[in-house]
Amino acid sequence: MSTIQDVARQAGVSTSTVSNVLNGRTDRMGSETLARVEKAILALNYRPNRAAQQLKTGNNPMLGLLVPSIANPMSGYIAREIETVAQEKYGHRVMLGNTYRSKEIETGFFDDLLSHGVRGVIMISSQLDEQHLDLGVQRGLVAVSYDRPATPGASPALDHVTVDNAAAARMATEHLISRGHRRLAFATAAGQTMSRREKVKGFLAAAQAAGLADSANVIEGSMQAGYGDSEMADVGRMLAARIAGDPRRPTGIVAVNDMMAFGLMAGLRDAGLSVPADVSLVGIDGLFLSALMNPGLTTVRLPVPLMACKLVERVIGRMADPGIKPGEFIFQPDLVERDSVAAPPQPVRRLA
Amino acid sequence: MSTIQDVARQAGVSTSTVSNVLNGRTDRMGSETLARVEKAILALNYRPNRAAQQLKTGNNPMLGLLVPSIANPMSGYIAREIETVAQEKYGHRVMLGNTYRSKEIETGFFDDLLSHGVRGVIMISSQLDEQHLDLGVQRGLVAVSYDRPATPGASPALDHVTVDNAAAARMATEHLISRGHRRLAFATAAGQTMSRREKVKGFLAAAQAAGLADSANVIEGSMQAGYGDSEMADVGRMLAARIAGDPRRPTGIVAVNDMMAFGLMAGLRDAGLSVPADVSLVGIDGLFLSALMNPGLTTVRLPVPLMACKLVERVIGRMADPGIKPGEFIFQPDLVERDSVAAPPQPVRRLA
DNA sequence: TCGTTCCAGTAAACCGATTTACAACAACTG
DNA sequence: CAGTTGTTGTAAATCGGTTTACTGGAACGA
Repeated sequence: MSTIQDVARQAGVSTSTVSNVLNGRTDRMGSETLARVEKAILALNYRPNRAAQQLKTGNNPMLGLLVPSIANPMSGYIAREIETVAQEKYGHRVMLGNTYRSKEIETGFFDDLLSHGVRGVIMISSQLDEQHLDLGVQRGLVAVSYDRPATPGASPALDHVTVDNAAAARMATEHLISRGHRRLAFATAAGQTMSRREKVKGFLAAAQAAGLADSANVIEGSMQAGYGDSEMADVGRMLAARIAGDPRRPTGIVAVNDMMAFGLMAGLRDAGLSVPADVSLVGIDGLFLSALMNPGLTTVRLPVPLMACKLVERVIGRMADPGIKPGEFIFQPDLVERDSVAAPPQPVRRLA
Repeated sequence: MSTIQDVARQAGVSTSTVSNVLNGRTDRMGSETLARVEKAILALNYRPNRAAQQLKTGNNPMLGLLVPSIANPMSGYIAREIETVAQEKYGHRVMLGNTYRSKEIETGFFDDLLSHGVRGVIMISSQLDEQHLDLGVQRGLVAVSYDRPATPGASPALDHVTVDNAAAARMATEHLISRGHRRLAFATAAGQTMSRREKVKGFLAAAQAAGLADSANVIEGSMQAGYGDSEMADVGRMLAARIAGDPRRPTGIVAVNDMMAFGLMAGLRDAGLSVPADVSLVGIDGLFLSALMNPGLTTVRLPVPLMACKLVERVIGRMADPGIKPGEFIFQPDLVERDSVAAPPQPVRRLA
C-alpha cells in the first residue's frame, strides 16, 4: 500500500501539500501543482491509512451497530438499511455486534468502539435500563437508540428513534374490532421493554374506547433462558397452546411482533385451530416473511427505511456538531391487510 | 481516554515497560514492577488505542464480513454465528457490508478494509466469478469464502468453506423418492452460482440413480432486477404458478433453498394446491423459520455453527501464519423431517 | 581486581497521516 | 526604495503505541 510520502515524492511536493489536496484545501496551491498531486494519487492508487488519520484526528468513519441478534429477521432488515445508508450517503462503515441482551456484552462493545476510535453507535432494542449506556456517553460516544422511547425526565443523553408503538397496537386492535371481534387478547413475552409497554397501552386504550375493557386481556409468555432466534416464536407457540385450551378464548389476537404472530399461528394450527376461521391474528413489524405465511399475516408495518435513515442521520449529525441536542423521533406505522383476519366464528349478531 | 504515557507516569516506569506488560513480555521486569504497572492500568481503566497499535504493527483485530444482504435470514444466521465466535473465541470485531451481489461494492469494501488495516475477510455467497477477489488477495487480504467450492484448477488464493451441496440436493431428492414420488423437479433461480450448480448435479444424480432421469426437471425462475429480500421467495411464488398450470406437474419438488421453498408454498397455495397433499416439498438450509411454516417444511439442514467456526478459524489462522495454504472444507448436511412431504397423490402402485 | 554475564529497564526511532508556524518570492503601495 | 501583502509551499511537531538497541549496575568467575 502506498503512503502519502510516496505520493509526495512522485509529485515532487511535500506531504503537507498532498494532505491539503486530500482535505480539499486546494486554494493553497497552484493549479498546476494540484494537477500533479492528483495524477500521482491516481497513479499509485493511493488510499489514506485510516489508522494514521484517526490517530491524528481522533475519529474514524465508522459506526457501531448493536443488535440483540442479527439472526432475527427484524434486526437483519434494520441492519441492512442502516449499513446501506451509512455507507452510501455518509461513507461510514459499520461494526456489528450481537448483544444477546447482555449488559456485559454491550459494555464490552462500547469499550472496543472507543479503543477503535469509533464515536457513533446505533442500538437496536436495548435494555429497559439505560444506565450503562450513560457510561459510554460520558466517555464520548454519540448514541442513538431504536425502539425505545426516551424515559420521561431521564437523561436525554441519547437520541431515540422509534415507531409510535401505542398507535401500532391501537391500529391492530381497532382493525380486529372493526371486523366484529369482541374478545381480544394481546400476546407478548415477559421481560418488559419500553416498546412492549407502549404497545400494551395502545391495545388497552383501543379496547376501552370500544367498551371492551372487560374482555381484553394481555397474555404474557415467559422467555426461556438462553437466546434463540426462534425464542419469540417459541413463546408464541406455547401461548397458543394455552389460548387454545381456554373455552372463553379470544377470537382476535394482536401479537407484540411478527415473530410472535408466526409462533402463534403455528401453535394454533398444532392445536387444531384455524387462522382466521377460529381466531384472527394481527402482527406488528411488517416483515417480508409475513406475506409468505399461510395464511398471509395481516400486520402493522413499521417504516424501517425511514427510521434507519433517521438513525444514521442523527448519529453522524451529532458527531459532526456536538451542539445538537439529543431528541426523540417518532414514526407512524400503517396497516397491511392480508388473510389472517376474518369475522369472529360466532358473530355477536347476525342480521341478514 | 488515558494513554500508555499516563500509565507509565502513574507507575513510575517507561512506556516501553508498560508496552512489555501489555504484550506479555513480563519476564523482562521485576515482579514488583509488573504489579505496579498492572495496578496503574486498572486504576486508569486503560485500553490501548487500536489505531496507534495498528499503525505500528500493521493489523487490526477485526474481520470483514460480506453478505449479499443481511436481511436474508440465512445470511443473518451465519453472520450471527460468525460475529459471536470471532468475538468470543478470538477477540476480533466484525465490519459488516451488504454487497447486493455487486462487484463494485465488493471491491469498494476491500479498499476500505485495507485502508482500515483489516486483513481478513469472510465472504458469504459471492459471485461465480472470483477474479476481483484475487485483486484483494494480491493486496494482502486473507479471504475465506462460504458457499462456493473452489474452482477446480483456479487460483487457490482463498479458503473455501461449504456444505456438500450435491449431497444436500441428493438427500432431499432421495427423501422424496423414498416416499414414492416419481415426477420430480428442482426449483432454482436463474443466475448460476457454484452452489446452485452443485445442487442441480446432486438432484439429477439422485433421480438418475432411481431410474427417474426422464421425469426429473430443473425449473428455473428469473430474478428481477434490483435486490429484494423476498426476491428468492418471489421467484418461488412465480414458479409455483407455472408448476400449478402444468397438467403433468411434478409431485415432489426440491427447492434450491428454504426461501425458495417458502415462496413455492405460498404460490402453490395461491393456485389452490395443497402441500403436501398435492405436492411435496423439501427445502435446503434448515432455517428456524422452516419450522414455523404451515405446513412445517421438511428441509436439509446445514451445519451453520460448525461452518461459521471453520470460517473464522481459517481467516484468523491464516492471518497469523501466512505459511498456511488455502484449503477447501466441505461439511455434511442432514435431513430434518417435518410435514411438507407425503406420498404422491396418485401412487404409482398400491398393493394393500 | 578486572572482565564478563545477566538482569531490569529505558531512550528514541518509527508507523502514516494532519496541522501549525513559518519561509521564499512576487507584486503592490506610498 | 523600504515596507506590506498575498501566494505557494514546506519543516517539523504530533497523535499513541511498538520495538530495537542500549545502559547501569549487580553478581560472578578467574
